[in-house]
Amino acid sequence: MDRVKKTKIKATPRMSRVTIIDVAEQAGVHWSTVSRALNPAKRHLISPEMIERISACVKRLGYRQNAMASALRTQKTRTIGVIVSNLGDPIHPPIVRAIEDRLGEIGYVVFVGNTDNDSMREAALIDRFISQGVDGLIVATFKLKDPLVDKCLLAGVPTVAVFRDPERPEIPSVRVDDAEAMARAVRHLVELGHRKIAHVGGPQNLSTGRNRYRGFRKACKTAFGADSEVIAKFGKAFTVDEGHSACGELLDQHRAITAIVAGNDMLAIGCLSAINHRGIKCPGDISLIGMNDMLFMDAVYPPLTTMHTPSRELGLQAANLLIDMIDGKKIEKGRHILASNLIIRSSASKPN
Amino acid sequence: MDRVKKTKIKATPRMSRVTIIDVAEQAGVHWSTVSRALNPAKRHLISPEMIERISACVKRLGYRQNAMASALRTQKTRTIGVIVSNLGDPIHPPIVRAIEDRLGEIGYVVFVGNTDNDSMREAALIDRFISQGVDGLIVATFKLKDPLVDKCLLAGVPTVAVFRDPERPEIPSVRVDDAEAMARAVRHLVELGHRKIAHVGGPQNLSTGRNRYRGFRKACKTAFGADSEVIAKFGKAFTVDEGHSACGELLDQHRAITAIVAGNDMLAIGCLSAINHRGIKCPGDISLIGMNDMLFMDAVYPPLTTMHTPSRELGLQAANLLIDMIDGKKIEKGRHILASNLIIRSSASKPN
DNA sequence: TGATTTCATGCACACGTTTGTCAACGGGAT
DNA sequence: ATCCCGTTGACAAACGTGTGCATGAAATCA
Repeated sequence: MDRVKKTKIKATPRMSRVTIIDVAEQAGVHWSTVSRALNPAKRHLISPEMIERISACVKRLGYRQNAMASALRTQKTRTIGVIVSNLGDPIHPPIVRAIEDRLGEIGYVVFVGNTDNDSMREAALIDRFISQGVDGLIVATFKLKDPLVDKCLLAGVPTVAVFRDPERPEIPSVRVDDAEAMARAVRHLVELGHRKIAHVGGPQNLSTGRNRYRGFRKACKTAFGADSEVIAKFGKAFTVDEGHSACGELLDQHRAITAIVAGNDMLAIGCLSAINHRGIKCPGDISLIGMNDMLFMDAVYPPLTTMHTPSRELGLQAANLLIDMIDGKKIEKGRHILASNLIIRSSASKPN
Repeated sequence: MDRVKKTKIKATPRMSRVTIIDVAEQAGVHWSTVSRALNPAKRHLISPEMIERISACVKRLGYRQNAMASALRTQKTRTIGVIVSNLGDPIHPPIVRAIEDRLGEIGYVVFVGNTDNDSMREAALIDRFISQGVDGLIVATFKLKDPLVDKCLLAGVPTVAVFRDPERPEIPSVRVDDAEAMARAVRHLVELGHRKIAHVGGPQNLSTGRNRYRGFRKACKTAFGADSEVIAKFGKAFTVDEGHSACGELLDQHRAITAIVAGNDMLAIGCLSAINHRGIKCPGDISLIGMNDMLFMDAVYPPLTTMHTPSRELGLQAANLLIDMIDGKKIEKGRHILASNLIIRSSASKPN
């Protein structure tokens, strides 16, 4: 009734939804009591029968806490932001899914945004998320030494990098051992008998692109000697198209190669298309290994031998890390590196 | 300084970020002036040079509007919620992506949540989104006549159904013409010469599952006569596994069939696996048509003939519809139905 | 029974905005 | 000089919660 009196006239047509004051009125108590009864952390201050009564009113009126008001008061939104380059890239959905699962089970709700690897867009997105008051950020788009990390740091928002690692010690990251993954792929090919192995890689300003290339390079040097030639082409992005054209150039310029290690499965699919396009055979004429083991890589032709990335686990660990940061627990600020293992299918075989 | 005085002691260590009051102080004006200067709709009330001065202070201090406070005041969060069954299902990411693109360009930010088709989880998610004060909801998980629609209606949250249609006149939906898509697939097979065609469908309590089956059924009746037998098996979900087992049963029980129309590509991939598993050939022994044309369906073996679903367009139209609803424009409350067209690849050929 | 502790609840302020209302000011017309 | 009007800027009241502190009642103890 307090509220009703205060409105200028009764003209205000009760547009607002039911508030804590309404249920207090129903229950015949002060709303602060309702607030406490509804807050698990303060519930112990209230008598059980009162809690019961209030709960009944809550249910009857269909009361829902106003998260904005609560957030304004507590400075916590129970909201986190997830930033990916492109949800349409099959590597991301499982990560986002895992994050949402983990965070959802403790009452968080997640924003997602795409950047298309555009720094402007990424900066704007971070700003918007911070403005929304997210309690934390999980970012899969940081470039190496990305200055955007500062924006998060400056705002004091707990941030963890996932998948791509900006390699900035101020924030933790969760990723796969990219270099070792590529090295493993190379070793597999070497074991099969290949001696001319090329790399179709991704952008070198990304940890994924760079580390994978480095792993490839190192494994080649180890296998073929320090002054052996390292054959590689880089796409401007991890896309099928870029894989197709990079592989095309490779095939034209180096006729002797018998195997390709692609920087990821998208590039690998592009390689496959370039290979087919030229009428040569995989794995007959040329072997191919991808990375990530995206969905359906077992159904393509030929079924793709690839390095499996535990994407769900990436998301899970990133989420757990973030939760700990938000809760103020001391956490390992370093690199959290997961293993990627070889999935042998049919796209890589002995050279003929 | 007002604020400083009011804090109990100066003990409060400036934990809060920079507020509108700080910039007002810097600019030497009242904060209401700052608010207006920053609000495009009210900016005309302020002199250009003042706007300039204020903007400078904003930039200098790195002020970011507190969305919670703003939302609390205006009852608008510029936030919308998107609900899907499973982001891991390749049909969803493009839809979500399109929604985020469209809404993002006008300053909205989107929540996403997964339900795994669990009504409890879905209800909880809707509650949580509403509690967060979303300005609108785009839901891809409604079942036929889903009572959860009422929850949204009751809360007065603009809601549009996408992909799956609850077929409730109170809310608009945008989807593909599922029945016609299946019919088109059947006609294609009939034209190729098939006479024994079966359906591997999805759950019949979903518009997608039911309409596709109906379209299949009707087309068969049209082609083979009203009292021809309609052969169909239904999976409990649109998954590869369900497709595999349903197709297995089909193959065991009906040896004469020469073609299968799957309810979607996931089921189709499952069918493919069941077919391969039995050592029969696709399309040699049995033709297969999927639906949706998910990513990589051109790279599987055999390249899948399928009905293309314009998923991006689905998301775009849903977003546009929602924007109009939020803006209070009168909109078409009915069904918005997009066409799905046949993509001919290699999994369907003449029967031998 | 009176003093003291414990417990449940009420009070009021603060969180950071937006916005209706109004005062102040300056210029132009009479 | 007076009056009026238009332009700017200031004020204060919400929006719905959380929470430290005060209060009152009941319970405990001497």
